[in-house]
Amino acid sequence: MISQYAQVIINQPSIHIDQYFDYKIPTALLGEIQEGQRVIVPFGRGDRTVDAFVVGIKDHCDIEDNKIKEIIQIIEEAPTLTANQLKLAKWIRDYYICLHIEALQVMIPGGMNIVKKERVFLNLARITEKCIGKNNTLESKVVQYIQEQNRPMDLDTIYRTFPGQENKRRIKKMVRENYLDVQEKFYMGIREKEEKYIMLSGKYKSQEDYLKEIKNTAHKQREIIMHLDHFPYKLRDIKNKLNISNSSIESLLKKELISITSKMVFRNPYHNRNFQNPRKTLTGEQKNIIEQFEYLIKKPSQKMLIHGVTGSGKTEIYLNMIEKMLKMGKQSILLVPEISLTPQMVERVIGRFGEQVSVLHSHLSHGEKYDQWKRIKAGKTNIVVGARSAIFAPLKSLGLIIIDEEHETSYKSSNRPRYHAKEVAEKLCEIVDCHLVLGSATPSIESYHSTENREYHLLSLKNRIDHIPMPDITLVDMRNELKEGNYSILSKELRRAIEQNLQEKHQSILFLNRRGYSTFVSCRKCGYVEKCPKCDVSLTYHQNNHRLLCHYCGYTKPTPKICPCCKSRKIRFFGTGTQKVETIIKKEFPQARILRMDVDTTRKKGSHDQIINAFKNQEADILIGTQMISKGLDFPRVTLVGVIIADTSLNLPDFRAAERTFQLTTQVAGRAGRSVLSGQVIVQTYEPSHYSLIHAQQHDYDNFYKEEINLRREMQYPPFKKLINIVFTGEDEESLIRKINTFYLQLTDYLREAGKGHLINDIFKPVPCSISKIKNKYRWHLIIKTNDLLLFSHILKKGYPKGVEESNNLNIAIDINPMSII
DNA sequence: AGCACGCCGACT
DNA sequence: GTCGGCGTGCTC
Repeated sequence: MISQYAQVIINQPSIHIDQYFDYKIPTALLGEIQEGQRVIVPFGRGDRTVDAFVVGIKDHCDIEDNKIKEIIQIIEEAPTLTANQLKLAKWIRDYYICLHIEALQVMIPGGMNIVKKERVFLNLARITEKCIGKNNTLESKVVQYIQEQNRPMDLDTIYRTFPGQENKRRIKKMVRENYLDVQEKFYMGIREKEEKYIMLSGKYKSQEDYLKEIKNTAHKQREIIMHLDHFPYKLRDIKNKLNISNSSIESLLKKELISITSKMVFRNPYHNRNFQNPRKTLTGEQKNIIEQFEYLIKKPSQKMLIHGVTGSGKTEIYLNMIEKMLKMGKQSILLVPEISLTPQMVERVIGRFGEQVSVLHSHLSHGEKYDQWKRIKAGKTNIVVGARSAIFAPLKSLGLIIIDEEHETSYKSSNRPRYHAKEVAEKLCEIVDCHLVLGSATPSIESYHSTENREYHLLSLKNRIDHIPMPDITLVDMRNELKEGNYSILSKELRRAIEQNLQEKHQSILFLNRRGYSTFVSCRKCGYVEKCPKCDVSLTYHQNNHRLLCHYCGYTKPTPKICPCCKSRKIRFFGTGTQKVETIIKKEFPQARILRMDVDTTRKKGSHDQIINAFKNQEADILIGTQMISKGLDFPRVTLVGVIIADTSLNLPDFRAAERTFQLTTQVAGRAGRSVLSGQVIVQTYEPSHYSLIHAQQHDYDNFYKEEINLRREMQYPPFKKLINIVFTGEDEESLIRKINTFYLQLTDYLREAGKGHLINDIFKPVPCSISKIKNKYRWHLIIKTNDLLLFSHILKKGYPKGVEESNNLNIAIDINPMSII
């Protein structure tokens, strides 16, 4: 009999144990252990039990026989992860430089982690023998406490009852010396939800016969029986209705008069919602794209980019593609930027495919997520709609991944692993041989570039549905307004347009990428600016509570009436946020009904939908909002979109600033004139000649792209070179600077020694981040701009440079292909 | 990370 | 001689 060994990854996120550990598969489990399963193994000197992922199985292992241990137990029969997912996890680990366990953990929904419960029992024989429990020591108190509770206690509860390091150590010692026995139990953090049902046991035929067995004084029991029947009712309903306790139920059970059964329930976030989305006739352009799609997917693993102007019917194309896949017996994943911002997409997919659709996103509870995941895993779903992490949905025969609004930054994770769903999707397509479709009205420069080098097929939709014309976009030079003595945030033109729209009873959207009232507060006399004491940003004035607020850490303080610096009364508010826009619009158009949508008005659950629905039902004339109103929303009666200041995103110190501005302007303009009513867009700016605005005005992606790609080539920014952003954060700025400089020097030294000296110029010297402090933590970064991403990630992965490690007061974030370098 | 081991000083 | 505090190093 040959032995088999399992390669496992211990579920403990630490760099020191980020490696494979080999365990012998015990004879009892031979043939049972599979890749992707979670198991329990003894680990470390004390053989403490931990859970681990089996990532490989082999017949031989190089570890000495006396060192090797055996797997204790399997947690779940069915492997949690598939072989393909394990492959993908390895790629994520290497590409994004994270721990192997982090790459595995990101593939399963939160709440599915394994929890270890340690139940404590008193070993009374040993306790009396050694006379513990008599004196007033901690040991005796613990014994007394457990005795008083009169039930097995969780070790954790005992630690919490007797807090402190010292106590913990002594309790551990009691366990080690067998005064306390510990029974370990592993279980999943989330369980299937069960609903209990109650019915008559079937012992008798008529209710009277049942009642004969119950004393006349047991009113509650009699009442219960009278409400029951020979088919099941929900126990919870009966309990609530009759206001009964468990004891009456228990006595009835004892007499075998009732029976209780339980049924697994599926926590469906979309239950009793009925969406309808009948199939639409395709336009010529749409048909053409579907035909190209059908042709292309005959070949292995094709990648396509649909560049379709806003309102050109990309969703209908996605639905058709998914349908084609279903006919071929293949499943699809449809990624959307953020479910809560694109409820219409989910409705349309469910409306078309109904029960076959699963929805996965971060607003689901752990239980809901787990149920959706299980349904997908069981093969009950053929379509998964979801945000970024839905790319890891465990579909068995994946044929197509669609990424809608592929340029959106929310596809990039800001936690480890800092993956981008598009890059993961590309890798996944390679692994499972499926197809990838990206869609956007404003494709990212990188994606569009890959259509030029034929990596992606470009599919274009140049016209809106029903040939609704693109809205007219006017750029208003706010410098002229100033010259003409108009100091208002509204230009004459925008004011006139709003007024006219109000008269015609059409709706308007006003967009501004800043929340709050004023963006900074300053003294006109001495120039003092109110800044956050914990962050390197100015405080925003909020009108509702008349306080200053930090948008990064939430710090807040009352607005000063006199300057804290020079004691003058010349404190003034500068800059404009959505609150100020709201106030001004209210003043200038008192008859208008106004809604405001930003982080401050959508904090409550459901308020998001509420605002959108109110506006859709024409309960308001004007919607004022930030980014969150710019995407995916379809309001047919909106004919005017006003951008209060387009320059906000333009002046960010980031190489993607122009791209962002073009995207944002185009997307927000796309909210106008989506029906027979034609639309008008007014963009206010201090820089009307900027190419991103000019091309947005002319709905001219191609020329924007040409101009932008030339700049990128000139500056050697992505896609021409890849970026790595390494951010050091910590409370002690001095040691932070010292460490990042050491890091830099070691990197350059390493390159020199490895004969790669010419790559030293790829590394920029460490500098403070644009926002140099957040929440009292200083931030410095080091940027690598290179053609040799693999070499650098290899160096960084090997833990090089050594000596600079994360600690309590130093955090190192390595971001491969960052979305922003601010 | 979490734990045992081992060295050292303090104290019964 | 024993206890426990903390630095070191290993975990299949």
